[in-house]
Amino acid sequence: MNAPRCPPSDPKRNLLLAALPPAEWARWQANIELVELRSGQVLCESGAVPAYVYFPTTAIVSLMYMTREGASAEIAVVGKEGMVGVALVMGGNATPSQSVVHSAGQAYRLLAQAVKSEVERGGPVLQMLLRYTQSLIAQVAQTAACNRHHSIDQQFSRRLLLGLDRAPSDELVMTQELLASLLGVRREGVTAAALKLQSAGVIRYRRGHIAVLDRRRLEQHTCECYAVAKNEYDRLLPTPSRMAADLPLAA
Amino acid sequence: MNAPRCPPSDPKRNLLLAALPPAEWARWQANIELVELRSGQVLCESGAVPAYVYFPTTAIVSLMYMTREGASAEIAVVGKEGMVGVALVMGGNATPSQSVVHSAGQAYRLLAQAVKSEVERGGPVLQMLLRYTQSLIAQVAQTAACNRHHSIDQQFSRRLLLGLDRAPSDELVMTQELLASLLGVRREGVTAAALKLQSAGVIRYRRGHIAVLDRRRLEQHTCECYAVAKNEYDRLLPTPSRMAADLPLAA
DNA sequence: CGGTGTCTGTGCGATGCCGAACCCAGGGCC
DNA sequence: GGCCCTGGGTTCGGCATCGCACAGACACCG
Repeated sequence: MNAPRCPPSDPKRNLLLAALPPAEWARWQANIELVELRSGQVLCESGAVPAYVYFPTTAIVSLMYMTREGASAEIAVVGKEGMVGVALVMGGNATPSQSVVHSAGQAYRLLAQAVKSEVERGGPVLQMLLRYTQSLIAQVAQTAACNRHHSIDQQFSRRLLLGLDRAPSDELVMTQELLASLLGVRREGVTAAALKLQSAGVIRYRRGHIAVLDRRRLEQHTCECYAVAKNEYDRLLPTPSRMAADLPLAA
Repeated sequence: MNAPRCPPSDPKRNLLLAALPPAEWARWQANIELVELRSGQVLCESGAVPAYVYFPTTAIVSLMYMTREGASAEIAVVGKEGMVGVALVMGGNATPSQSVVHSAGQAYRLLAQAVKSEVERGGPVLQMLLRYTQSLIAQVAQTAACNRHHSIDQQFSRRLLLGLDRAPSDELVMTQELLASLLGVRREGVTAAALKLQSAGVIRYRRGHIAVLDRRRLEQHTCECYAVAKNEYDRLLPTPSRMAADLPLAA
């Protein structure tokens, strides 16, 4: 849509970093580091203690659960609105979920130790990270309810919207195969859902590229789960959300 | 099994309260209050700001999500191992989930304001509450994966174990109708699952009372979701768990 | 320019769960 | 003792999703 007014590598393209108070930001700036994330890269294995916390800007990361039988399920999506590694904030360090990059791009990262000392310090930074974590809980809980009650069609639409909110453009780079593993369903189910949306003129896709043509109609096709989780994020983190809307973050 | 060595109304029957350091406990003691919770009682509506945080001892509470169409899904269970109202700890106050008592009993409660000042104070209490919250996230995430991939039979077994861990005896007081609304499935599905377990001699039930005869075999019938979530709790909160195992908490 | 692998479309049968309806029996209440 | 209500068992058709197998099609690469 509109070209970003900040350079592609501006840390403030991550909404949490952008919302840091100036004093705190000055402290972080020295420790923060830009990294390029490849598609498929695993940021943290299930049960492992991550070395870094990641603040994506253009990359998109999935928090995944795997079952014993090898089936997978995405429990949350993290992009420019969030961070990967809340377990370090919460004090548990590890978590049973696995964090995987599914959309290549950039992220800023901070050493785990730096985050922990920031948490011990308390104050506005801790408050923000906790509020983000609460919004993440809401997203996970909504996923649980959605998995139980809604159709593949609805969940497919929901997942497109989640991706769209975190993607730099209207085009998502993901195959139906990938979407199936995220939703935890068969690829054929995704194909069927995609066909319906395409023939309705809502999306258009070919070989791993999905263009969203009519976002509003996409929102009509999905269940309320998308809106509930998004509203909760907006309620908890009003500042970054306002920034996302328009003003690209005066430095 | 073994009669509790502490009186029924001892606050230390809640494992989080029991794990409080003495200094912190002294501070809480003045503000904490014992309440009787009725079955069906709603502790906090979806989106509302709760007046209290609850630490159940014998009561058991469900965190529920409702869909627009009226379907329900339990996203987590809270009993003597936890607390109701983590949103106050996280700073968001409200949450989209609704907390409902499904097993009458006692709980201790603390005014929201008291909890918030405790959170601001930081230190070991905050750390413990955050760790509990992390274990809650794990439970919710596991529920999402379980909802996606596992059969009603497995989920039914899992839910019995979750109840059993929080119940004072080997008998759960819940109808199949209630279980169905918690699992978000039809009652007939629960009936079928219960029949199988009963004919296998694992449980015995009649009119709203379910006796677990063979816990070990019940664990074999369920998916790994139960163990993963429980291990995560034990890892994050080793002290109360050790207490739950044996020593009934010297005051 | 042809080969190869990835991505997408399709067609089965099998199955697990849903939706609705109905019946039976236990147990509390009058 | 008889009533009613709640909890539990059963049935049947229907739909969504699964599991598998295969065919076309585009894209990249040599």
